[in-house]
Amino acid sequence: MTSFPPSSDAARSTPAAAPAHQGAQQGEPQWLAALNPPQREAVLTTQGPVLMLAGAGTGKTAALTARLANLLRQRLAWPSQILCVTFTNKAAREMRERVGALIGPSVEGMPWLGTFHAIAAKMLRRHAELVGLTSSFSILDTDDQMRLLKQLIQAEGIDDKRWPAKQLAGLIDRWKNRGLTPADLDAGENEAYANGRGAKMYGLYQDRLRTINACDFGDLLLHMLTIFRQHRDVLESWQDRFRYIMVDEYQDTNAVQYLWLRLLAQVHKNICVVGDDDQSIYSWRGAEVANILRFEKDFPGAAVIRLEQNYRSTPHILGAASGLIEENAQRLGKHLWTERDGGDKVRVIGVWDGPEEARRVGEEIERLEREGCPLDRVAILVRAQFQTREFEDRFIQIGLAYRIVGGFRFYERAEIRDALAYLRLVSQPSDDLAFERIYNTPKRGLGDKTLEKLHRFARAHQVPLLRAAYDIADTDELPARARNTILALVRDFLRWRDQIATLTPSELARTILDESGYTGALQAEKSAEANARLENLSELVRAMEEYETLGDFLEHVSLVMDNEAASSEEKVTIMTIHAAKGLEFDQVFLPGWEEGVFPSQRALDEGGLASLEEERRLAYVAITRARRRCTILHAANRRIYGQWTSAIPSRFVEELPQDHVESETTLSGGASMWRASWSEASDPFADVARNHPAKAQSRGPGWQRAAQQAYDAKPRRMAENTRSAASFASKPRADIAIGARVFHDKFGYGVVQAQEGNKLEIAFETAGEKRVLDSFVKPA
DNA sequence: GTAAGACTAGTTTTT
DNA sequence: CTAGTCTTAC
Repeated sequence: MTSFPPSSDAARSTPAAAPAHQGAQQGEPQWLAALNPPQREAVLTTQGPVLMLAGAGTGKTAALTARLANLLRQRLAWPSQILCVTFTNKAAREMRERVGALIGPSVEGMPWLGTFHAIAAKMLRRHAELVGLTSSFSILDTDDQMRLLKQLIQAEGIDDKRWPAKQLAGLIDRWKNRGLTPADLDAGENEAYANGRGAKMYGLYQDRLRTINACDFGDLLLHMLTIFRQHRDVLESWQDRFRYIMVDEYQDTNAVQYLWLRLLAQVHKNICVVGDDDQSIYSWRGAEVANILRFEKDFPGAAVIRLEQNYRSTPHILGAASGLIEENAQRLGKHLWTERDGGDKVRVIGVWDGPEEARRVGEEIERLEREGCPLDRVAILVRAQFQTREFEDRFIQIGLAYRIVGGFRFYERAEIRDALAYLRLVSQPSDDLAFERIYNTPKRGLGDKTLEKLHRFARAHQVPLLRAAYDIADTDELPARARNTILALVRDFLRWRDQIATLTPSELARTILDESGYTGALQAEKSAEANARLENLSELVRAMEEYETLGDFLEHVSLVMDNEAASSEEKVTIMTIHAAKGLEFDQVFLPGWEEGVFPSQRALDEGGLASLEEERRLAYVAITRARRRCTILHAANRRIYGQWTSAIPSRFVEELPQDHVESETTLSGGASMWRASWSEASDPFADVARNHPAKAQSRGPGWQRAAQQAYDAKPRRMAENTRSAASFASKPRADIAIGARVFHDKFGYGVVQAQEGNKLEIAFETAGEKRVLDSFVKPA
């Protein structure tokens, strides 16, 4: 455990990873010998329940992987008899790779290593008919789900302004996470939507899903749970199969996942869960820390193993993080320690405002770069997505390479969804949502009127829309033109459906995209955006080449395919703390540690103490991502929703143990000034805008203005320095206009899309759309 | 059937 | 402030 290659802690190789298969004959394999005592115990305690409490950076993945490898090596079970669940595809993939490195290709035969959802889907395909589906059911994404709910809400005559689909979707999701079917809802839950129509809407939604032979994500687990409960024989066969069960990130399991696991583990009781209550940051999406807290009660006699030796961070980073998390009451308690010594204290920097914060971080990173630190070892971790903007703006100005993680995933793009809708409909003609999505995409001149008639016809005859489209052509319901268009479309589908057997999935996709006119329409557009879409589509077709059947592919795309933009270029990573869980970086910057931002106001308002503790765990996760140095920043002024607001440093800043922290402020008066001037509740100017350009002309009584000016005397110079370059010279350059081709040192050639003052929006040929200052480009 | 204008909400996110 | 959705007018 001495080498620290970049990026992810799961990617950090065990010392044993390289010379793996030295064989059982010569005694212990090296990968086992290299573990520390508790890790080793976790690996060798194969029988009975095991709770592994693994603090941040303690080699949890190494232990889990070794455990899996050991089970196989000892022949305690066949690969197909081990259930190994993770939350994300990434974690599953890494586990598979690492076990593969340890024991060779027999992992290939581990069919039950995967995410909860992927595994549940695989099971559900075998038993679909028990919940009224067929094994080719579609898996809906949130977009489909929302459209379906909107239709139902409208049909029920509910005011969707007052009771938005989004809210109902949220409720249904929460119910499913808790393992509740429509019949299980009590009066209180029922009241939660549209004055007591919650259960009814939930029921209607489930009915509708069944008729279009579809599932949402929550159903995958809930349906399996229902099946387990209602069909003993099915449950028993699965219980019997899984001799060993392993669960990663157990603190993130929700109620259904918990119940599902508990049922499955009932027979062999060889369940090993790994988690860290201090890193539970997903309660808002149904995770229940209680699951890990009560594991010993659920599985009496469980071995509890604590991994506390940290291999990632310096003592100061660890000390700061530990001190902070100790403020939480609800925890099992762990004491992280490290053999490393030295290293810098955690820095806390106070700045005037958001732009200065970004500027400061930019400077620090440029310095690191000069010192030879690769940019991909540097990360900026934020509480909320909106904070990324400030950094993006600044980094564009100074030409610092960055990447923002999060946002749209590959399969969330419109063109990919359209393509998938075609494929779904081919494979599953009753998928009405897919039909609605594509029946007029590309434009065929079919509108709402036609769709409405189709719907009416379909309902009257109890058939799916595609079938209705076919049948309606025999009637005079539609005008000749629409009738012909729609008949042609249905014929296309019939033809494509015949080709499923003869073409490979990717050939079929190409054919469909071609013959439907989809690619044609995009080619006709000739815009940069259309080109990007075409490119995405070819990528999709390329990705499909790996799959044998269309069904395989569709399963993967909805459950497994994620969009890790594997850019080899060295870039600073900007992402949310949530997204950073499980990763590590040499240098970590944590901006925005202000009351209201972090901890977030909303968490404070809505969830009380429990939420505050979760925010604190989030802070703990953030700090423990750092290997070498961690820099926390807070600004005195921040613009939120266009309003300048003054802010006081986060309570978390004060909770950091002093011995592990060094403070610095760019405001005059030193660190003490912060407390003196901002944290007093009685500060008469607490809500007065302080000397910011945006509010230079303060109103209010004269005495207040005078006092404010006195107060402002020193910070003013700061504030002027920190104004972004953009606000000085904002005259547009005469030699550049919209449509002009320009050259940028970092991004290369591009075409100007928009010009606003001295800011340009440019579609670069390779780098995509960016906002840049005109002083950084020259006409090409 | 599309385009511009009004309106509104506005943490964290995986599957 | 701003992006995304919904409405309304051609």
